[in-house]
Amino acid sequence: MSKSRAGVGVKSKSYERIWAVVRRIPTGRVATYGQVARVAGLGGAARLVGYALHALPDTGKRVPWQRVVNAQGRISARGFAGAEQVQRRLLEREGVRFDARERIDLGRFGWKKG
DNA sequence: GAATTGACGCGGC
DNA sequence: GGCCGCGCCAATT
Repeated sequence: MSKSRAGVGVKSKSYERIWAVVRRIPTGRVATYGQVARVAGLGGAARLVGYALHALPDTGKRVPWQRVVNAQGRISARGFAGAEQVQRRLLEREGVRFDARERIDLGRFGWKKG
């Protein structure tokens, strides 16, 4: 495969891949958009992850989008104020700790392969 | 079909 | 530590 970018040749399957990866995130752990994009095979299309989650359909797949945060370990806004607070609360309920700046220690709660 | 937008990441200053 | 510019793919206008 000469193509370094796995995203080349892929179709609308990208969304399903993203959701599949997000669902793989274990409880009490969080993953960054870039990490999800990479594992999903989108390379560095971190924006796609955010866009896919934003367009998260009501398929009832129960995708734990709350475990997906940006590289700063922060919760991204989605135009709906309050939702961020809900997301933070969900993560705290899973054991994820936030600091005074609403940031998560990716070094501890960051999703790793092992 | 081109331009714009969209829940971002990283390198550089 | 923060701000700026570029890159990434897909959907919408």
